[in-house]
Amino acid sequence: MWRMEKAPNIPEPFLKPYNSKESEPRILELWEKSGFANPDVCIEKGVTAADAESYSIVLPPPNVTGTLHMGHAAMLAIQDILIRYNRMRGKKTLWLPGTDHAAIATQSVVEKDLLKTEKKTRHDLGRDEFLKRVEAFAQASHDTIVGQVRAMGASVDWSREAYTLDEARNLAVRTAFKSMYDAGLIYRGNRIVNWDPKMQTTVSDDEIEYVEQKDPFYYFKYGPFTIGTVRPETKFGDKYIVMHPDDARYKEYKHGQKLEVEWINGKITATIVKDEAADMSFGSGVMTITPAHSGIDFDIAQRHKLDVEQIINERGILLPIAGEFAGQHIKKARPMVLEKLRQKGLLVKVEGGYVHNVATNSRGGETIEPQIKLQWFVDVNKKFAIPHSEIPGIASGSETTLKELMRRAVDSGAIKIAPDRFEKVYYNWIDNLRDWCISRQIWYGHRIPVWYCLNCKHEAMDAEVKSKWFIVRHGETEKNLKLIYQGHSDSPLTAQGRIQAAAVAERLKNHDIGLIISSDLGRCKETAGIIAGTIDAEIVYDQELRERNFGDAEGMSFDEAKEKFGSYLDAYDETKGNIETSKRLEERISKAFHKLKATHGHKNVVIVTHGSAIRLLLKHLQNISYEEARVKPKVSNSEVFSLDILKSPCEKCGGDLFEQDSDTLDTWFSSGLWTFSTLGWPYSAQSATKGKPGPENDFANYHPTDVLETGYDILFFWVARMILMTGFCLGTVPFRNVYLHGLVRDAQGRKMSKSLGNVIDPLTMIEKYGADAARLSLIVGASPGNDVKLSEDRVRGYKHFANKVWNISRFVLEAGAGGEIRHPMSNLEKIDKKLIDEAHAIVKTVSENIDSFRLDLAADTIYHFVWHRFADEIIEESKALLKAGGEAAESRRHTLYSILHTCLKLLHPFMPFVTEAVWQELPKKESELLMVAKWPIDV
RNA sequence: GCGCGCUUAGCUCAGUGGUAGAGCAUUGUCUUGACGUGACAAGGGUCGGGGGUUCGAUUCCCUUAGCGCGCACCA
Repeated sequence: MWRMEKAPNIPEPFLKPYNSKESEPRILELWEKSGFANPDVCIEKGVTAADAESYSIVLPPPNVTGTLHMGHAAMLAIQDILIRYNRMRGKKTLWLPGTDHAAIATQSVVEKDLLKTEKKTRHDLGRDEFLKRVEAFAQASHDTIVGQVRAMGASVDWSREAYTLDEARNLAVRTAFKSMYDAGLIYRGNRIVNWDPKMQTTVSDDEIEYVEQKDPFYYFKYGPFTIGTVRPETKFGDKYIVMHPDDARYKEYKHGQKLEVEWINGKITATIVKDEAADMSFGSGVMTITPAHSGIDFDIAQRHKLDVEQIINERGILLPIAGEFAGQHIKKARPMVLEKLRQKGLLVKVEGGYVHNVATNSRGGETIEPQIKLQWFVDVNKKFAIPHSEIPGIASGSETTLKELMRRAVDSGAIKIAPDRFEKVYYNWIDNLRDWCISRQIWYGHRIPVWYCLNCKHEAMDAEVKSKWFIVRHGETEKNLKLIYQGHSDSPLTAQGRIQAAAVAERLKNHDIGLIISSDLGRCKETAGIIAGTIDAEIVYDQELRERNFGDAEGMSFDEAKEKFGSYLDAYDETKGNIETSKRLEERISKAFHKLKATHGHKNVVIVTHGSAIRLLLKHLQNISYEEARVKPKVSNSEVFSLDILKSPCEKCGGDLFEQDSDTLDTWFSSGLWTFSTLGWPYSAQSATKGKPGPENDFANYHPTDVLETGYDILFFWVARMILMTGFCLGTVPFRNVYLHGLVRDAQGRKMSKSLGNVIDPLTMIEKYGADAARLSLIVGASPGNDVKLSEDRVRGYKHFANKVWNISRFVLEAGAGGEIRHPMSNLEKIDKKLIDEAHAIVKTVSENIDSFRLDLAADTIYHFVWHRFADEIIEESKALLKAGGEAAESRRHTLYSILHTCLKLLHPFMPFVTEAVWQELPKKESELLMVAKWPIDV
């Protein structure tokens, strides 16, 4: 029972059991007000010496895809322990927080929600509007995450918070991209990539998850051979028969030999290819290949310079090569193809239950279809001269590769990975690493900083945009609807046309439009007026922007005009009657455009004009033939074409009109820069001065960081890529230590997932048992690199411990030590000296354990000492002594107080809230906040 | 197929070349200057199996089984 009578010397809060819910917000406020998470403040207030050794960690940025889970909580707990411990040891300590835009993951969450709630796709909204939705979602996630990080008691320096997609990080991305491009390590090429037909984007090798699937395995007659496959629907174009050169069964066939075989859509000529990729022991030992849709087959094709033909398009639809099956989705085509082969007598047999691995996108679960596509890659094997290197074994100015850089950073000992078995895993990954595809066809992310000259297609890297010009077709008119030529005649916008115009305005309103220039025909005027209503820019009219003058054809329906004027309407430079030729229109519109650009090129401009006008203008600007322009899709109502006017003109042709690559970068490209892009690279990296305070000097003070702490599951995704990027950009390592923690699982060892309903929410645990308990439950028993099985019981257990700490403190304070630790300890009883020595021995053990990342052992040691030694034995034995009074009691009082002091400090990194709450009640304290008290190592 | 782990008390896990530890759980006792979110005490394991090195192995080596993970392959 709680004794409610007030004992002497007892601060009021101790009259009640420890209440985490009440004290945590209060303590959090104290910390945040103090600003001590910011090392500059610590120096300013004299807590840390200006020349102290630094200690830094950058927080692995949580994805803004929702809320934090227990894995994040573990990460925060571990890092906060390291940070608080080092801060208390007097180091200049920085823990830099941030969040990750997580490109595909975030976009996919928003797309799913959009489809579910509004039945719309991202294309229905358009790039700008869709991005606005994603940003709103990301912002909301960010705010939730920040709240959770704070609730955990994580002493991060919010003043330095970063986002992987903010301006500073964008500059870092562009800078890194350009220098890698200049070094020849980033290239654009047609290679086989992992294509997600649902999300319509490439996916990197590491983002693929193989899912076991059982399917029937079919054997078909292919000429004199029998071939096996799970996917007959991909085999239309198979015209190479691959067999192992040593396969005795087929030695009569020679490499390059041709033979005619009956196949799905009739006879084809097949060629024998001898290649060691064929596995003699698998199936018949003979296979046909589909190079456009299989990595291995593609490699074979490359080796032997074979034809590569696309069979399936980007949406998983069969192409014309499939004959009667063209236009079918592959999933539907399989049974049909099978049936045809059966009817042709080519099906030999079917084996059921063939187990194979199907590649899926780990970010959305859709089956991956390999495709050959023009994409951007990072070449990991290409040699380049590294200007500056601090990595042992790689000399400045020497030739190296990214792979070598990654390997050396670890095998030289510059980076130590704990637990060390992961070093082997890391090398294994490097050995199998292929070029990294970095371009994604999604919208949320860093745009690829490459512009293509409209005129000559030359690439410009990381250019500066002077202004953006948007060329817009007017909204739908009544005559558009009726398919009537308007030309210089006119008709009002339809209701739909007005909606379209308003949608354009919405899309453009964040682009700081300085001027709207419109054709002076009514439909454009009306469109421009609607746009101006939202974006508030001046409108000028220019009659040179008018539509093609269709002369006598005006007012006629398309069919009627075609009958009367036939091919003249479509011709480039021929006319009949008073119809303006396309050539004339092109000359007129382009002349007008260049004139406008000369006057208004410095501001962002919207041009509202007409379908044919836009088409011919683009033909002119893109410097393409009329024939090429004609096959491009027609310009639809309210369609927007955006062009960038660059500050420096094209190196090749001098033009200044460019189009930026529409793709975005793999999210790991920007996360790879995280350890230094957050510390001021590149803008203040050069001028940063070691020893000077302030964020502008962070790069010199805190890079390389001390520890990168994260789950072992993202060793490849992220850790390896940071090593790559830092090695290349800086010639150094991003961190000296990698500490990998295990994954948090449920009590049965299963992964926590929504569908299993076994998710334990950190906030709920904090609410019920306190942040200290939640933290400890993730630390004790969690040995490095091993998964933690978490149950609510465990968390509850540590709540009891928090209360124990509270009560020990209450007892010691009640004993009335007066708040002073006796210095020197010389006049203490012998036994008391021994007790104090014992506590110091514990400090040593705990410090060593933390230094070697054995937080589990450290926590266990303190737990055991505090509860079973200090409380159960030392305090119990002291009771009689204190009662007896005299010198011995006096000496013991000081001893108890001293040990309590030590325990609070030792416990603080692990349980910051209770310990700080107790500290606040101490009658005299060495520092206002325990957070910045001195670690007792030299007490 | 290649590689990496794990197997110790009912559960979750530490640990060490000298015949084993913690937390939780279980059982019993206890209102003693804080704490029943407590204290004291008890029960419970021949450290997966086999072999080797050693005076001695749970700890080192080999082998075997089960479980888990990573990578590659999968026509």
